[in-house]
Amino acid sequence: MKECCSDKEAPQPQQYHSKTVSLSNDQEGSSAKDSERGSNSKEGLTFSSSPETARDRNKQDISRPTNLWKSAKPRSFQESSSPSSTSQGGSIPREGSNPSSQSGSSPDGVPSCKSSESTQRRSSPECSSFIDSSQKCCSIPGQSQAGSNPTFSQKESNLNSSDGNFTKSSDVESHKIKRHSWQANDPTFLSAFYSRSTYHHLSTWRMEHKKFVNGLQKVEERKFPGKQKLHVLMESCCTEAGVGKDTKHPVPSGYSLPTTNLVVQERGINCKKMFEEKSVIMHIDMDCFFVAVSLLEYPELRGEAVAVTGHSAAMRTPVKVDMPDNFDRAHLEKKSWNCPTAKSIKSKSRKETTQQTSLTGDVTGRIVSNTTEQQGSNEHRASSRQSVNVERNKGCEEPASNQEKKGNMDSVTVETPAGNWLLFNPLAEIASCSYEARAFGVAKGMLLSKGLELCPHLKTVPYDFESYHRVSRILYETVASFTNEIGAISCDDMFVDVTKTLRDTTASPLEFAQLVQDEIFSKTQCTASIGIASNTLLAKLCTKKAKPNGIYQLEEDKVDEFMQTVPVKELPGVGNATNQKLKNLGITTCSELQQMSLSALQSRFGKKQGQDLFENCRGESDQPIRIEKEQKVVSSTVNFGIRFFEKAETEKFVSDLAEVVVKKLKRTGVAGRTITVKLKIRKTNLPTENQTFLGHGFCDNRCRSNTLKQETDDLSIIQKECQKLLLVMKPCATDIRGVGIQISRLKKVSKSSHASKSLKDMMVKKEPNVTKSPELVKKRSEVTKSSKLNVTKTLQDTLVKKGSEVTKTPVLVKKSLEFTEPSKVVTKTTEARSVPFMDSEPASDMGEQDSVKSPNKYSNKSAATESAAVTRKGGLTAFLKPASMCKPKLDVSLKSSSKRRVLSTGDLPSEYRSSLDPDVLKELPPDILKEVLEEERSTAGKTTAVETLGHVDDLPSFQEIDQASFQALPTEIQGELLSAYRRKVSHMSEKTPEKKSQRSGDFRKSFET
DNA sequence: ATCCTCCCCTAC
DNA sequence: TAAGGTAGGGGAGGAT
Repeated sequence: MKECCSDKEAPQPQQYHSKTVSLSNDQEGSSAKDSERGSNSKEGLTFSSSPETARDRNKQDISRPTNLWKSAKPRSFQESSSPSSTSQGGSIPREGSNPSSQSGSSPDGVPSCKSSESTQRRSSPECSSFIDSSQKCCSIPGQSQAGSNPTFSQKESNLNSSDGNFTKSSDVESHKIKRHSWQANDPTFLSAFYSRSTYHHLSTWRMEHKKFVNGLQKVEERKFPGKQKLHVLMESCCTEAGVGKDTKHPVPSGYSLPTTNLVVQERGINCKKMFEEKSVIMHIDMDCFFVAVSLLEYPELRGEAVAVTGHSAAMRTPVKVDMPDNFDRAHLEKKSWNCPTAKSIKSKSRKETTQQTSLTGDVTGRIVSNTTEQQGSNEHRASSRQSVNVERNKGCEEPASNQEKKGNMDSVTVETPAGNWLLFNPLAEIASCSYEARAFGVAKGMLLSKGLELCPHLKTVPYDFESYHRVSRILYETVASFTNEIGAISCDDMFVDVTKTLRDTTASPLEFAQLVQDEIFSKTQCTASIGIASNTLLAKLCTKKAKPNGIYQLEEDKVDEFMQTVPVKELPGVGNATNQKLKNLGITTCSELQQMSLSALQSRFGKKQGQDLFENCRGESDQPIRIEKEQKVVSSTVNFGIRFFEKAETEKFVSDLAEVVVKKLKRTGVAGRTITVKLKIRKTNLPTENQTFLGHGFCDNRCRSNTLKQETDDLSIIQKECQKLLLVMKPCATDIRGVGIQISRLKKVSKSSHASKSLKDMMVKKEPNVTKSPELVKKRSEVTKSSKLNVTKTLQDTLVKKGSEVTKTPVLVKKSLEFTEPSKVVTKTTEARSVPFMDSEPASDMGEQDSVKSPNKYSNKSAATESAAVTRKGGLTAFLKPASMCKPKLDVSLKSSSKRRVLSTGDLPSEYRSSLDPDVLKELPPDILKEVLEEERSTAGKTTAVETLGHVDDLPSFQEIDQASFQALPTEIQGELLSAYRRKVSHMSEKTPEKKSQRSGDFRKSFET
């Protein structure tokens, strides 16, 4: 989100004139646009329709582009850590997550871990008192624990007064912490916090886009309508006038000229020559993304200085102001605010449009003199201005204490030609602002009061997360219609390797960029800027030059010159700290940085960063566009609103936060080994309350981690570990200002919680009555128990093949769940070597799909999933004799068909027919069928035979294998099986050395025959 | 030499 | 009443 960045992104000189927005003079800007619009507007496919024309074309009818993505609902944590979910173990410590029980006697309940020992060792001397006290107070007020745990009041009285870990009311007073209506101990805190956290949304979307982009590569025979369009355009351009001749798009010097005038064949040769040696990287970045999208709701504010701020600050301008009636009314009518105070303002403003109330005595902010900035387009508003004074609504008034605290920051009144503006929250932060505002020095991160100081006529609009999400998805889809070669950076920002596309379409980079730009605008009504260069570093730097709404291409031979003036702060990896270090060395530009030797840089900045700085300041970078592989960490952090009074509150919060993390883990389809708890502890010798309301202020960071023997996504285990780590850190509850939980060393659990997965699982044919060794049956039943239930009852009823011997009715499934002890399951999950985590289903979308939401849900699974697990685990049973009983089974057979495309039941290869219930398949709509089959295929492709088999001890003897079936397997699967058998042989040999040679001989003999 | 933990920095 | 999250990467220093 570079649009949020800073004032350094203030309007750039015009780079590509037809696309540059006029910043200071609205009149001129519009007339220029008007003339362009008139001459430029064309129908159909054309290169010369710039975003301006597209925008104007669409200005009259700004409709929301269709959302093409499957799940349009933005993710939030609304459902997380609600009071009702505490039965999961979130809020109220229960057996398993209770610090007192965990530190107790159940050795198999707590996964043993060496680093936990070392962690404890490090801080053991101070630890003991904390542990003792924690054992005394593991419950939250008002919740008495079963068993021997004392009640809260008892615990409080038991506390050693010298134990600073448990803050009593006197401590609270001494720390001057006030209970606030909305802070971490509020039960709705987490959900409310996450639903309003901008950065949380950004991060979530980013991961989503990365996933989307990664998924593109995996789709076979994907269609590229955008690329096709480009191809058609190139052909028509070559025979007709062509972009290069378009006088409305003269290319400034320093830019590569589109080669449109060449005939097709020549273009082909030319492009091939151009791009076979070097790559062409594009960086696409939306302009003022938040503002641009928010303004879709407020088109009348386009061209004005606008800032996006928090909800409560935004659109609050009508209070106590003289303002143009029609102007404000439009806003009031448009937005139905959730905030009751805002609603009352709205109704008041209607009632009291003509009432004069003297308010000057209330106004504590400064009055800014008239500006002439808006006299152009706002004249009509001024002429129709009506005196509007709205009495300050009672509901909006703040408690006296708060007013006192903030002093004259309470409100700010600004006088502009458009009226006197009073804002409620001058401390609100500006998340993003338009270029018109940036021209006045307004920047992202600035307080609204400061923004108003710089730009008195600054308008504010609220966040619109849903729209940001929607538009960013459209953006990615649009670019993905041209190519798969996309590197997702953020919701409004991406790299595209266009080398291949240019080669295929014979388009020039500029032509391509123009079409992409137009497509983006026509679909989102928002403008994008594009930088083109030979690597990601340069492309990104070019985008800065292209902004707003332009294209900037850097030729290879201009790189040196280009880099000379680039400030070091703009280099990737140079943030505040590095910039300051460089500043201390007297270095602010790349040309200065180029004077430093590699060794000097490495000695000061470390090996890697030194090397990067050395290369990057010369415009060199080998950073690929797609750096995302597997996700490495999953975390949740809250550093706002954290104010605890008691240790129990801290523990409860950590439990709740663990729940959020676990939901993320499950949604991501991963489990992790290392659990880290991070705390922000307020710095001593500083005022308890910092200036920022409920912010963390100056803090020390502390973290402790623990690595388990095996990956887990089990809530109770993770909660327990977090509580342990909390004990180790021994924080003073009242000093905590931030809490984070991070899970790392991730491993994929299973494909995903995708619906098709469940469908597939439910459709897998029940295992025929094949011979199983008792050990195998036992192991499988353990696997089954440790896997999680994730099935929809009705679907199960519909899809499970009737008459199958392992099918249970939903009622039976439920009953069996009720009798399983979670603690045992935990033990098995962490200990059983043969249990692949892939067998446990991640919760579908934060777990709300779970049909049984209780600790017991981890203890069993439905007949359908059981069947799937058995089939998967027991894949080898397919090769057991007699062959007549054993149709090839899911895993193995699917591998042999992994390259096929299956679209209908009629086309089903025999492998699918044997593993999926054809009756059910027939009933499915084609799209679902396709999804299921593709899911099946991809899952099969990822499961190795060894995983399928579990531990080598589970292997039946090689003689039992049906050789015909074995020979039918793909070579690589045969290889995996054989290697598993080799391991089995050596494993057995270790157990019984005397039989080693004989067994090995047997195996070889069997194999050779 | 390699791994692990803790911590810091960066980007969006 | 403002909503400072999330993931990735790397270095220092200690343990093995």
